[in-house]
Amino acid sequence: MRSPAVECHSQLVKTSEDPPLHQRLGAEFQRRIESGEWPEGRPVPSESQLCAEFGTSRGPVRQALAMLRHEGSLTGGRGKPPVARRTAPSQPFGTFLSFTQWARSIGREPGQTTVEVARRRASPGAAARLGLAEGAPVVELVRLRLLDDVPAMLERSTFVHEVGRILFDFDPDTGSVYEELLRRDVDLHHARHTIDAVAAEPHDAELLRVAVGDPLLRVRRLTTSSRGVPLEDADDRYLPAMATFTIENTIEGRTVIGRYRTEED
Amino acid sequence: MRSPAVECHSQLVKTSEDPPLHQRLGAEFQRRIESGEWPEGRPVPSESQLCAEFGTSRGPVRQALAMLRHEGSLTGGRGKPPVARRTAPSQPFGTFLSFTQWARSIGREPGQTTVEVARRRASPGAAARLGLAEGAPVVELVRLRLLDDVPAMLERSTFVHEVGRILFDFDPDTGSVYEELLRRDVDLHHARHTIDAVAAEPHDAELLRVAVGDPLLRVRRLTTSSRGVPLEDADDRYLPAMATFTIENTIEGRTVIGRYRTEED
DNA sequence: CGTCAAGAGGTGTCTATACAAGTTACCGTC
DNA sequence: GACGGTAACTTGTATAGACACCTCTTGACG
Repeated sequence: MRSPAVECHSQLVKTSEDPPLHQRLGAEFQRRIESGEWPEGRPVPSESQLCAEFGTSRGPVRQALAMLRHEGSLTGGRGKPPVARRTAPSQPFGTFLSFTQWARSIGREPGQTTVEVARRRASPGAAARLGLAEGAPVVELVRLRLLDDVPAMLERSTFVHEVGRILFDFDPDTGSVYEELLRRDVDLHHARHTIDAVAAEPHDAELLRVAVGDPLLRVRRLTTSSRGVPLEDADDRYLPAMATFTIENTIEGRTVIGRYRTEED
Repeated sequence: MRSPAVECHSQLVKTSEDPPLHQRLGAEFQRRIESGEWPEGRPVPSESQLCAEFGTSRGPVRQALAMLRHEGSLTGGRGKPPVARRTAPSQPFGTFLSFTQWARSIGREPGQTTVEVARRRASPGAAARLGLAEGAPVVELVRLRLLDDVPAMLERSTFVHEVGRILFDFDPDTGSVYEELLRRDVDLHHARHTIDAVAAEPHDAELLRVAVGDPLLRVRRLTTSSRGVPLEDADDRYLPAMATFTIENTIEGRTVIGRYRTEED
């Protein structure tokens, strides 16, 4: 079994044997676009040229190109050689989920002061969204999130007990809860964010240092496991002057999202 | 030429000859998932069964399945037969862009009263976003949008003159501006939406029938052509009680977006 | 000098085959 | 009855070839 290698053609990547060919090709092509080796707006080598360069058949090459095309890094069509296009990448899951990762990604220093972390019985609304019986034990975490030491967002999270109990072993003032949960192999996989606007309630106003009734950007978030089991129900209220959300979409169906610091006018 | 048909194998779809096979298969598979013919959570027929049913090779079948997998309607992996999963589909470009299409898609009757449509010189901000010289001629459209005859959103759009002049041939009270622009072959291709919250100004408050200072959900939109030329700069202000935006994302990078009517609590 | 036709080269689509790698079910053994 | 191994089936990956359709260039012709 397992004749150790073929070790002939294929000239560039082929570091180990592990990742499948079309993935290696995709990564290599993406590198070439991002590095400018394939300049933006200029046609990239044809499929047959790429086949020749890497010593493969058309299948893997087309699979890799299709991946990039789906991400919007390549355009082109029948008869026309594909053209490279640098695009603002969608914020990856972690950055979009984690305030800490987001703040760092825009070059700001995240901070937080924990208002409370408590084990209590689920409120009717949270219980319904989390799929729990009313009154089931949950862990609630309320934190004021800071951007360069300025209040930016008030976060109210409700975790199912199995996940929330991890928080008692962890000081929520020191860093990212999400990174800690992922380190503990919690299966955070899917999140649904619902965005609207609310008026600041007295408690919000006091912590965010605004007047009662001032508009806040609210993001309610339901985070679930890969099997669809709800793990967290959150209500984040942002100062509109500190953060905005963006959605970009095209007629072809590509969609990218991002969260950005509000640019001063 | 054009030997009229082959009319042998392939039993179900095959209406005409126009759309390519893998697209027909993809549409058929999607229909089966949405109709419940392939129940959610249950494994769907194997690739070889599908090949036999439609009399094709594995290529098109796999291409169709890959499409659905990318949209999140199918899960599965090596060795495991794929499993159907109904998901809230991402709103297509048109529905996300057009208030009229959106309203119809949620079963409400859209309406509008045009506050003004005017040709004037671009304001500094709009000129900068549209890439025009300050003072260049533009067309401004202000409409109050209704959902079942109730005010829901105040729309302020600024169109570059070349696009905006179409509006003078068209009564914005009668229907969708976007559908009209698309009919006129305007190349609306890409849109960037920036979401935040603002307090209602006196003019907003009067038209939307709320108090001055009440929170509104603001969506600023820059629509561009497929070559990146800005065509429209808009500022939509929603009553938070009437609409919310949702973003769903997963750790694998899939993202879908939607705009929904706020559910009553 | 403009216009149309032919050709070369490109991608899109489809078929057929082969093997690798994972999952599941079954069956014999202990 | 529990355990382990095998066999069948599934999807993932890759190759090779064929043809349709589109684009762009080139060259001949008017």
